[in-house]
Amino acid sequence: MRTAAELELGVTSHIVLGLIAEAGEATPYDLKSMVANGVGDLWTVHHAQLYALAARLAEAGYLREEREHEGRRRKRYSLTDAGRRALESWLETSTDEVTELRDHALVRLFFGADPAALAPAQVEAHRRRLERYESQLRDFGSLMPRGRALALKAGTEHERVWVEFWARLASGQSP
Amino acid sequence: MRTAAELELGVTSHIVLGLIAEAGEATPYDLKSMVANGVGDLWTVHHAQLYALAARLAEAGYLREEREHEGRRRKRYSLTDAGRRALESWLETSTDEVTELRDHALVRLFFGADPAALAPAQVEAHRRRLERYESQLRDFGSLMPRGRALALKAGTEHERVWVEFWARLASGQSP
DNA sequence: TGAAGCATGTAATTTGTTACATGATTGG
DNA sequence: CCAATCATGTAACAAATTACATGCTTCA
Repeated sequence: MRTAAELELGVTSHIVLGLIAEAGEATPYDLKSMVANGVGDLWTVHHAQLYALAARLAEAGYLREEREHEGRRRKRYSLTDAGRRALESWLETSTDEVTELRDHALVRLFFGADPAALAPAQVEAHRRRLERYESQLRDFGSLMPRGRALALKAGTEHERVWVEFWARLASGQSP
Repeated sequence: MRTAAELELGVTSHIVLGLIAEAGEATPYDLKSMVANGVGDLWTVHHAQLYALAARLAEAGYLREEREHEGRRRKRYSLTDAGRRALESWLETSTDEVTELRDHALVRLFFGADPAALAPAQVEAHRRRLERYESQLRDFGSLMPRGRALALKAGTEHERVWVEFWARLASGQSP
């Protein structure tokens, strides 16, 4: 068994730690719903990943694993001290990493795809997402933790840029 | 050997096809430089991946593989008809996929990190990148293919949003 | 009561990442 | 000519994605 110090944790692992910290304890399935609930918009985590990841984190000493007694005897996970420390130190460290756009439609554009062919679906999709973010923010913004609201705020701003970008292309305007 | 029709190609594969289409032919190492030259900002592709990927695409019939005769006898790849068709049909199809932000600093924020701790490095990093994009656009914008310029344009707009976002947080302003 | 669908999970496969290694070139 | 650096590549490992299962509810 690897000790906690040896295993380098990626973003996804920290997401799991973060979610469990909030919930107190959770089964992988719970995690799945929690992801769907918010972070999922920021960073995709497939549900199948969560089982493996939680097991790995437990093995490495970041999570405590216990089996339920009723029903399916599912595994519930909670943070160990090491887990809490790992999460906290992650939250405290700054990063100058800058993520690439990683946008499917934009890569196509890059390689010469016709903007007019891509734009309508993109405008549509981004507009929808923008609306979702805005309404979440409007309806629950004041209730959610600040970080969450900030992330949503960032989300809306980027979506607005996308909508404008593709809308311009849809209407045949230059850059 | 799998036939071309069976293998589902991801974005990274299409990037390889796109780059080879431009160059006519290329070794995996050439691809590496080409990636560094532009798409890399949009979508990371590690150089180690390129060897495996090119081999896989050749095996699947999308690329023709021939060995150089001099020196290291490296493998050079060029598009087959199937490869060209795959690339073209990819370029022609629209997508309503909307990529998540996938931003390291933002996930931290989401989980409660202190904005003031993250903001300075982020402002710095995004500002640098913004400047790079802007100067590329200014200096070569009119020379590059339209799609490339558009991608850069999108990049600068997003970077601007990031800079403003983090700058506000750095100065302690609310959302 | 049985069909639909959500809850819950495992396994296989594919991709991406890191680490390492060696050959070639070149400025000092 | 030698140390540094770039070119070139392979192998091992970790993570993500897809596919497939099966149990549990629920409501027609």
